[in-house]
Amino acid sequence: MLNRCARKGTAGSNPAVSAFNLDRTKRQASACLFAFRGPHTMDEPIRVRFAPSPTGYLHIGSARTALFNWLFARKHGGTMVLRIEDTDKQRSTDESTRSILEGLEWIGIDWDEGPFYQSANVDRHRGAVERLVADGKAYRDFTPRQATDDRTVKAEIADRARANAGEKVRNEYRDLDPVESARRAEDGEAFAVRLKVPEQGESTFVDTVYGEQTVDMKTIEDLVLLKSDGSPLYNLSVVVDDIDMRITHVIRGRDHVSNTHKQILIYRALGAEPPAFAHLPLIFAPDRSKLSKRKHGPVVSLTTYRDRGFVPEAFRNFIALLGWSPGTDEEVMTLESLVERFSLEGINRADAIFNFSEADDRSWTDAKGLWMNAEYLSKALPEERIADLVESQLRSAGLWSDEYAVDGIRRAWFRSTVAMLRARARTLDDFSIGNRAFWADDYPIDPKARAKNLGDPRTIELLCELGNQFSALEPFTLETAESTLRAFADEAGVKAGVLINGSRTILTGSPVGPGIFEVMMALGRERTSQRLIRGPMDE
RNA sequence: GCCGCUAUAGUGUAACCGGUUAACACGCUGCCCUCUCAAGGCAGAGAGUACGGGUUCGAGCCCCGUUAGCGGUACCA
Repeated sequence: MLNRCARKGTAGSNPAVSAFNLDRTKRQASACLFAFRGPHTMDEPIRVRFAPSPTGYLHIGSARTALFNWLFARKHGGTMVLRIEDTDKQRSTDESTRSILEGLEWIGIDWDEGPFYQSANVDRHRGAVERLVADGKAYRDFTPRQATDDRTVKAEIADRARANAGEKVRNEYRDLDPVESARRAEDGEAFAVRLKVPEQGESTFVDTVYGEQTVDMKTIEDLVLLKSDGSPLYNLSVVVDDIDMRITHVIRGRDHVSNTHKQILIYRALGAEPPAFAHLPLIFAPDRSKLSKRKHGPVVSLTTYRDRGFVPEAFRNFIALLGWSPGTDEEVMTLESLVERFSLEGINRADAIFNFSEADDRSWTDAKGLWMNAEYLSKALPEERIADLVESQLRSAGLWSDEYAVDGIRRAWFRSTVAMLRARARTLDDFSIGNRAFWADDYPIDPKARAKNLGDPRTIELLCELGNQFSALEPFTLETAESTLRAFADEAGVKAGVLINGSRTILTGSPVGPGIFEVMMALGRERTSQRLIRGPMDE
């Protein structure tokens, strides 16, 4: 299937091509004779693009495609272009565009040119079609348009193909006399424009990820370039824009591989050299179906992660590992390291599964993603960054105090409390929800913790008394608090653990958390003793 | 139906030119810490590389076939 004879020869000295091909030495396909090698000349810089269609929020798969394009551009000093493919006016919305832009910004992907809106280029697209017709490379098809029902297209395609027994049907207008064709158009007869696909031979290109791709021309029908209402179709628009924007490398989902053959035909018909192509494996849901907004809901949307306390660095790191690996055991990597290590060679060909379970709230999204987030929160990020993230988290939860921002004792307290809490944090929500008791006096008490640790009324009485002792304790330190509690437990004839767990429940409302004396120090003597004296709040 | 792609523990990925008992991480289980834990430490289970042939002294890596999944097959993008 693959052989290695070809690679050194094809890479040549072209920097753009080299960057692309050398990445993939081990998988470089053979058949260099017939494969195009990209349009690059010696000095042509790398230009990539991310081209989402604004029909919804930014999807995990799209975010990954954007990321890979971005990493590739950054690694090779190339240019990243953002193009919004809004030609489908029915489905495109400004809101989606905004949401996509926001998503990219959140995850830290920027672009050097754009955003360009594809709808602004329809004249160019039509112009290209006119040229193709004039050159005899495309023709007018006067067949009346058949209504297509979006729901059943898949089934219809299969049925039609079956009916044709896999044979390509020759369009009756393909060889219509050009004069006759022009006359009928003049007369106002509606027509679509189709590309004249060669009837013989094969279409071949070398995909940087998947290797040589060959298909018989017979399997490609004369594709429509322009609808009968005059609007250009996707494959045409993409090619015209990519030519205009001088895109050198197209990195996108592998659901486009068969489009690639068609697009290359268009490039050639237009007299342009196609760029290099690298297709990415898809991302599936646990049931092995394509991850989709409609079917799987918010779990596929980037904004969900932002809203549920993910750190963008962590999420970016996590999706970078979906279908790509640096080839080493490294997993937690800085952006710089990601850029440095990224290569198309490291892209896997098998589709990746994004694991999550709607049933279990603790694994509402992929466990590894959650783990990655916890890694960033607890260790990978510098203290400064964590402080900023927690600040905005607390602000939106209405728990922020401006005293934390100015130099002084409150700020120091804020920083040390965050440092204590980050070890156990999985999401930013843990700071505002799970650890509310550190920022506010009204916090809920976990019913299970209450039942387990405060079930005995005597415990509550003892804790109240302990609170009194704490209020007079001087100094109030880790050591004195611990010895006081332990001595008090001895006197009362209960195990220290009973008072410790009871304290934690009253002080934080939670059954888990940092060591109790650290918690007490963070809360300070006042709040510690008052909360113990007051006892558990009623809900 | 036709065309194409893919196949390594539950998941994400390793395994240089074929060469020890197929590695790492997540998750899972257990133990320890005993002041809890969703934290930390330690240990463990879990694949013989989809299946069947072939080549070879030797195959997860090469060849052939089968199966399954997926993508495409549209006047959608």
